[in-house]
Amino acid sequence: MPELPEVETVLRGLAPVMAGRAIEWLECRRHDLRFPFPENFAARVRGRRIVTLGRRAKYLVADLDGGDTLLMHLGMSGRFTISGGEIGSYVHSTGGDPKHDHVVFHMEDGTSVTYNDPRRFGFMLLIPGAMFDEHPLMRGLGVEPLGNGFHAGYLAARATGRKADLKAFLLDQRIVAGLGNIYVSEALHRAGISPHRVAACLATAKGHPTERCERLIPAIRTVLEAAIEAGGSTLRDYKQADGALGYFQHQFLVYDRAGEPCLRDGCKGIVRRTIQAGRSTFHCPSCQR
DNA sequence: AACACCCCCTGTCGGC
DNA sequence: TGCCGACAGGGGGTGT
Repeated sequence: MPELPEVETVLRGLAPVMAGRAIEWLECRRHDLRFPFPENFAARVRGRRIVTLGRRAKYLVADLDGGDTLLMHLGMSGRFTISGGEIGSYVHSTGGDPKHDHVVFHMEDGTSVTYNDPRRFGFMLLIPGAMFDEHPLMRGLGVEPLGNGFHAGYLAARATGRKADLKAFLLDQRIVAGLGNIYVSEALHRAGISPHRVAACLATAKGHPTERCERLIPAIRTVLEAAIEAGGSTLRDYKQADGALGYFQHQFLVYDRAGEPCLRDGCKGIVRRTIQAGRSTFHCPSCQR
């Protein structure tokens, strides 16, 4: 379930049991996910305290005492479940087949946090202290879409001369870090811009923001904020209905709505599904220009 | 540099 | 009922 709002939701769920707490021991049940786990992963994490738990783009970032940083990515299907302890008794994530429970953090207070990931596109890495910003996965990341660095001037400057579709441009984590397939479609719909335009349409010949660009910024911000507010989106997980599941999927205006009416007030368009960069795009040809 | 593809992996769903 | 292809929230790697 992981674009920025989902990762942010996971972060907020995990912080109460992990931030400031020591990992008594780590149970690692296979040698790799998308990448091999760090060498001696369990031994290197055992007994370390998580000084801060944060998020960068779609990554969870756990700073451990002693300087190392544990970087975690959920891929497409990664999930955390809290169990045991006071909080675990009422906070749950989506669960999932136990055969895909790959990592368990046993916290000092008896709580355990289990990472489940059927497709194994997620990963965990340990980055030595002080190397974090220079790490190849972090170095090229673009600005946070909810941060101060994300504004029309920035986006226009990056879009200047770019011939890629707007959809692909916004999915590129080197430009904006955290958007994914759902929220790009939703944001472009809210801004009334076609995903098939070239990215350069965000900038004038002189590199200044166009009116479209000015509209896109708040559309991205508001859709992400609304999604975080709703606890993210939960797809294909309806079985385990419990308080921790997001419900933003009920507010989708275009995503996964091919053939259905556009939900913009007064628009009579029908949502279309197209393929861009090998992935589904949903948009309304009538009100997105 | 920028872009277009392909790939990783498992599960689910619709059509035949 | 069973089989098979298409598709699913991500992103790294390669070749042009």
